[in-house]
Amino acid sequence: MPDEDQRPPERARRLPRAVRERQILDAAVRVFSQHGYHSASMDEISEVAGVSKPMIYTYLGSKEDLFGKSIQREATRLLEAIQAGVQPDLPPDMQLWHGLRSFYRFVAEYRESWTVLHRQALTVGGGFAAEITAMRTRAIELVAALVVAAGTRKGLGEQTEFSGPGLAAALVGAAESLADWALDHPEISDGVLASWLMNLVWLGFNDLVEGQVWKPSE
Amino acid sequence: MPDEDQRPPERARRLPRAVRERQILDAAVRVFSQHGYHSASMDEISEVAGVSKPMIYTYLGSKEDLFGKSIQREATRLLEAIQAGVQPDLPPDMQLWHGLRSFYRFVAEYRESWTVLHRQALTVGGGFAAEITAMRTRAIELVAALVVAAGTRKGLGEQTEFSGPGLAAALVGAAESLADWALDHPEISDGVLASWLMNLVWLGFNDLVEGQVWKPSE
DNA sequence: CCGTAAGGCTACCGGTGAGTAGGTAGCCCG
DNA sequence: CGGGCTACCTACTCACCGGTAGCCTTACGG
Repeated sequence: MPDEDQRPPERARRLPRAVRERQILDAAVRVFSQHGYHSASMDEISEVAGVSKPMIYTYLGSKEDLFGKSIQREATRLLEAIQAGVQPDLPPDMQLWHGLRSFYRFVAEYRESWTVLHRQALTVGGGFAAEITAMRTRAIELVAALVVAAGTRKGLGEQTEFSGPGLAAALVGAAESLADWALDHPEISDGVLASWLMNLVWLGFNDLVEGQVWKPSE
Repeated sequence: MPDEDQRPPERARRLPRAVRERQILDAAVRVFSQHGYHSASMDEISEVAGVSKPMIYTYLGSKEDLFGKSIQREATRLLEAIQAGVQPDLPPDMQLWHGLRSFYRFVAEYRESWTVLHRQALTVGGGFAAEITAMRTRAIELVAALVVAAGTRKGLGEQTEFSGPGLAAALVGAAESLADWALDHPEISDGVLASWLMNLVWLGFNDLVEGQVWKPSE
């Protein structure tokens, strides 16, 4: 029985607003992550979303609004994914370990979310860059707290309070960079990635705490 | 000497082409580093350079050309600055140490060069992103070579050849992230920054080589 | 002092893409 | 069955900005 009911473009489905908004946001994240904010056009987003352009404006507002809402949704996802994996009553190294694993699991699963957060969000002048930077700063401070906690545990409070923030910034950067690297090496599991970082950084940090230092020879 | 005439708008200086090109490139790097590629307008660049827009087109070509030449000049500067500080016959850790110091010295001195290379160059779809990524990959491979060299020196060739590239990616990311952090903390010297990284990463790596590993407790 | 080339400018064009006006089609309820 | 509301679209406007045509101005060699 062939399709007697002709429906030329398969459109006119009249979905509820919430569904459309999700579709539009999905499309926006995908297109923004591929082309970046400026090169992404509302026309392409509307096409990918399977929706006409005015819909985007009536539902989500201007291009900047849309980008902001995309960022916000993905950032929330990332934060929730990490928080879901971490238990705050564990020792610092175990917290870091679990946080890292959750992070790498998230990046592998939501590549586009990660791309748009990490690479594209900074390219828009104005509030978003600030917002993202603030979020990253919070992450660094969190890690710094772990580092300082581990340091004071071992009685080296003052030293780690001086270098802690810098070390935390370095560690976060290392984690991000390794995440990018891992995108091209999907065969490496999140556990391996996290353990690499732990071994690199945490062992070195432990040595530091125990008074061992590297210094230029001669 | 009666040429004490009035020169109303201070213009019409008729400088040689090479000088103008330098002025334009300087202005381009500054504007690109502030606004990014897309948001930067040729009008603003021409204004900052103290030159009219057609000059840019006759001397340096299109906007994309201009961006490419800016990137190229700054990349060359960075590479030369690092190569000037490194001696290839030293042991791996000392090479890394000197490379890092040169890098942080460069970033402190040429903030805008660093910004445009690190943050903005990726935002242009096409050849530049590839070029920059390639350059970064070269840096990672260089570091990976150092890491593997240090590993085989101690008889751990196979292990480091597996994890070396990932570790190098992490280390490069850590260095970059710490560079960004250092922009907000100019009181920290390049020596301190480099030694933080060396202590974090190199000590940890040493431990690894010597068979010590971190692993999740319980 | 004239020719010519190089330095330099003002004033415009045209494409692109964000944002909108105004209309149509399906659904619900009296 | 009709009024009205919501989902949804086509087709447009308009500003901005990359790029250029064409002209003026100074330096200098002969």
